[in-house]
Amino acid sequence: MQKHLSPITKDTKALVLRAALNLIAEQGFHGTSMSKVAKEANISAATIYHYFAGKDELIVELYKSIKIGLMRAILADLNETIPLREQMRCMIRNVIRYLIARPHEAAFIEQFDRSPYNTTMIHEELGSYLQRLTTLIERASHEQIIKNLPDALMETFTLDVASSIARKHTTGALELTDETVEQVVDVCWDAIRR
Amino acid sequence: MQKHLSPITKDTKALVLRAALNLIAEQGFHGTSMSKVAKEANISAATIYHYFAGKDELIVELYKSIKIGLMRAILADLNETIPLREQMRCMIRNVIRYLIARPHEAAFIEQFDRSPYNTTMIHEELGSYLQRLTTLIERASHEQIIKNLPDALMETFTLDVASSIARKHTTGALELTDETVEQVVDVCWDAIRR
Amino acid sequence: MQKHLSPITKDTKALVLRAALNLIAEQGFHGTSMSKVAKEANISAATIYHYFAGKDELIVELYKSIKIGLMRAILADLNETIPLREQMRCMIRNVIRYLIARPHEAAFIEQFDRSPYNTTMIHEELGSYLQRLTTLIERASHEQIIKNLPDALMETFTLDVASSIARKHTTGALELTDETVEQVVDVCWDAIRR
Amino acid sequence: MQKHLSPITKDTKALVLRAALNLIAEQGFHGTSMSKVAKEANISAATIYHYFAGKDELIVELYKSIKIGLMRAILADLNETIPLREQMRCMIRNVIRYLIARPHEAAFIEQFDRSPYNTTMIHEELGSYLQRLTTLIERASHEQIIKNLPDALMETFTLDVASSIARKHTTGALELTDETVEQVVDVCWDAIRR
DNA sequence: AATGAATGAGCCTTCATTCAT
DNA sequence: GATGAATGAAGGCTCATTCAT
Repeated sequence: MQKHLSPITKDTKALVLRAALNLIAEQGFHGTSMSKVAKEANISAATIYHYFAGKDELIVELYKSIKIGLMRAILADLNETIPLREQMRCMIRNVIRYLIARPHEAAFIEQFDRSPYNTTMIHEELGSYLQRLTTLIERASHEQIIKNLPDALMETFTLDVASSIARKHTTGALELTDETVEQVVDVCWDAIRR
Repeated sequence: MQKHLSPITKDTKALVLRAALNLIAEQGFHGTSMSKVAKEANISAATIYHYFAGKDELIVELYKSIKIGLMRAILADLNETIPLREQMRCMIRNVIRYLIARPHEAAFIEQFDRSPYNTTMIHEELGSYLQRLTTLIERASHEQIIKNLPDALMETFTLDVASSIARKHTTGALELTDETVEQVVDVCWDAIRR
Repeated sequence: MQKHLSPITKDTKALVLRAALNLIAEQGFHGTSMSKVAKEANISAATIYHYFAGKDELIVELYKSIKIGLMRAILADLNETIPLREQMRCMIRNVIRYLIARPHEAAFIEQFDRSPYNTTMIHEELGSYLQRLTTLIERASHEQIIKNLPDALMETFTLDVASSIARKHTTGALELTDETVEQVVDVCWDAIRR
Repeated sequence: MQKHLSPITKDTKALVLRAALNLIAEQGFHGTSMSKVAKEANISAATIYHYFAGKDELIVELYKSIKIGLMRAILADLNETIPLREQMRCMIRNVIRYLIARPHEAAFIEQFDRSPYNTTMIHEELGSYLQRLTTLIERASHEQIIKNLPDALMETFTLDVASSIARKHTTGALELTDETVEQVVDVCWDAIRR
């Protein structure tokens, strides 16, 4: 039951997740305490524990929600009628655009993946979201449109490269316009295409 | 300088750096306290402060030393008599091999680069080590051997990709033999070559 | 009063008292929080505050109810027609049996009596229940059946000894059958009899 | 190495133990926080953790030291040349006197024994101190000087009764002079003697 | 009568750091 | 050069309690 009468629906849990995201993206896990998150969300620190069992759970849940959002965005406009080659390029474009538009999400993912929070277990839970992606890649690989590479390498040349680019864009080391994004897509594509 | 008197050189400072590296690589900044570093190095926590002004300085100095080692390794066997194209491929090969052989260094670099410790300032100090690398790339670009891409992008498709691959190798997500490393070099090369 | 309408009388207040008793007996005051009590009673923590002004009141009320139950049990089958000596022994037997049969009550009383919750005030309120007991003892003392000892000492050799025995029985340090209980009664009786 | 030059040797660890003892005796486990202990000992709370791994360890160590002190006191002046009967009475007298003289120790032991801190394990560690006591009792039992009772019951009529009496004395419910103490010894002795 | 949400205060513990020795 | 002792500050978390619904 949402609180009615209020135009601004105050979903405390979402508020906490957002606050944590912003802080971690900018100050890292190390620099983000529960009390800072609470302050950023304008609530008491104790309130966070109504929604999350602890800091770890908060962070893992945040990661999952972000990763799911990313997966959805990648697959969102994947028109299955267009050629496989175009679908692949579209996918790469989507990842880059999505992460560039959401620097905090991008920064958070990068930190999480390289931290001790990252466990195989967590990724297994997200497995179902990867299914369509994997299928797409396998088809492309089978139809000899792309090189026959291990999944992990495919991830490197799509997700990780996009992530790296988004980071460099955010820090100002790399300027990106619509055209240069397309150029980056070309580079990625050259890497994996046959 | 006691190095010449003791057969077992007990360089406390190096001991501390190594301990910090191992711990941060495995437990992250968040999970690595000064006292843990001290315990890992078998010394008192107070002793660390004889060599480093504080935690931040320790970490930054560690980063610099690792990054310098990496740069040196990349350029170490760059024979200037071989064709430029081969020099480029050799460089890529070197990065991947170096990071795969040193998972802790790789993990540390990845974490540091994505953390608030990372400042433009620090990288400027390392600038001189990048010089030769940049020159090489500029020559290749000028001679139309590789695409004309911003430096940042070149970094993505060399250092960052190698880093990503090393990480996947360490976590077990990607098996790598001498042959598959060469395959990866090909993929990287396809990305940037003209 | 809904007791007559519902076959299963759901007396929330009693539920809370029972939950608190079990938890405190097993985990101590220190380990028993209001939220744990609520969870054990399958209600919301806030609900407890409908029945008790606070934690202290809950605990004190619990103590009183248990102590009253104990007193009643002691005096329940005290047949005034039998010899005073037998009445005294019966009393001792009752205490031991009662506490052995209710390890949680026994444990709670022991903890409460030795905690800062224990105030002279509380015992004064229970005074009326002690009346008959005291009278019995005074008569026995006057008739030279038992030694002339201060009330406090009498308590030690009846209530406290029984309590100690019940605890040792519960922890497994002391096996007790109907016969050995009688043996214990003998020991207690030897202590106070003239 | 003790700090020399200072007439008042400041043994921080002992200071902490004493502070914890006083507070727990008066305010219970529940009411005794580490910061209170620190304040009572006039040190920082963090300092406690140099000497104890945590609150539990502090409490258990405190218990052991107190219990050992008690055992030693009981056996201290047990002259083996006097009759066994007198040795037994002496022992009882010692316990009562020791606990009466140290109300905090007495209160602490009572609370600990009835709390979840109390584990069989802890008592096993103290087992060696009980040896001589048990031997004494067994001899008395074998020589038919006392009743043949389980060890647990013997404990009840010596340690626990003394404890109960000390508590009642401390709360003012029972006045005790040298003579009445002897009277109490008589009562205890009547309980166990044959 | 019952509760989900919320919180200020406090708890146990760890941290990075200092300093006398 | 090295360290044991000490600490203020902060960390994550739980507590007893309130209140609108």
